[in-house]
Amino acid sequence: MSSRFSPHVVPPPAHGLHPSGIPHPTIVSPIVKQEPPQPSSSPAGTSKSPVAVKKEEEKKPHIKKPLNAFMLYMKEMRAKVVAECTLKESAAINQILGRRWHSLSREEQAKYYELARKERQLHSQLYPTWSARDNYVRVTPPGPPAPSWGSKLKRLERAMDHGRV
DNA sequence: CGTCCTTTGAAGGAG
DNA sequence: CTCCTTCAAAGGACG
Repeated sequence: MSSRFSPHVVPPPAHGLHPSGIPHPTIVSPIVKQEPPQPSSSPAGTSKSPVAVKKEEEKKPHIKKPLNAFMLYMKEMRAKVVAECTLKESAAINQILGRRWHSLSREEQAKYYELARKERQLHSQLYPTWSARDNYVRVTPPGPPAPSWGSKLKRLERAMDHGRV
C-alpha cells in the first residue's frame, strides 16, 4: 500500500497551486479583507499589487482543518435546505442536516467518507508538516480552573455531556 | 465585532 | 488501548 504513490513524490509545495491549477479553499490568506477607504493617509502610496499575495503561504495563512464527511455533505445540502426553509440559522439548519445525514444510504454516506479521505490526503500532501494543533486556540489549562475561565467553562459543560450522563 | 448555538468526523493530547 | 478536547462550516442571535 505504501508504494501506492510514485517515488517521485514532491513534498515541498513550493507552488501553493494544486497541480490541477485550482487553488484549494483550505488556503486562506491572512489578509483577505480590503480595508475600507481611508481618508487622508496615503491611498495612492500603497499601490494595490494585484499579484503578490494571493494564495501563497509566504507567511502563515491559517491553514484550516480538512473537512470531514459531514462537513462536505453540509456544504452541498445547506443551500438546498435553506431554500426550502425560511430559516437561515446554521444552528437549526445543521440539526436538519444531521437528521438528513442519517437518511443517507450506505453508498451515499460512503461517497462523502471517501471524498473526505481525498481531502485529507490532499491536505497532507500539500501540507505534510501541518498539524491540527496549529489551529488550536483554546488550550486546556494544566492546573485548576482560573476565575478567568468563566466563559470558557461553557465549553467544558458541553464536554461533560459527551462523557457524562 | 466576537461568541454562541448546532451537527458529525478527525485527530491530537492525556492517561 | 480508551477518553477527552478542539476545530472544521456557518449565519442569525446575542452581548
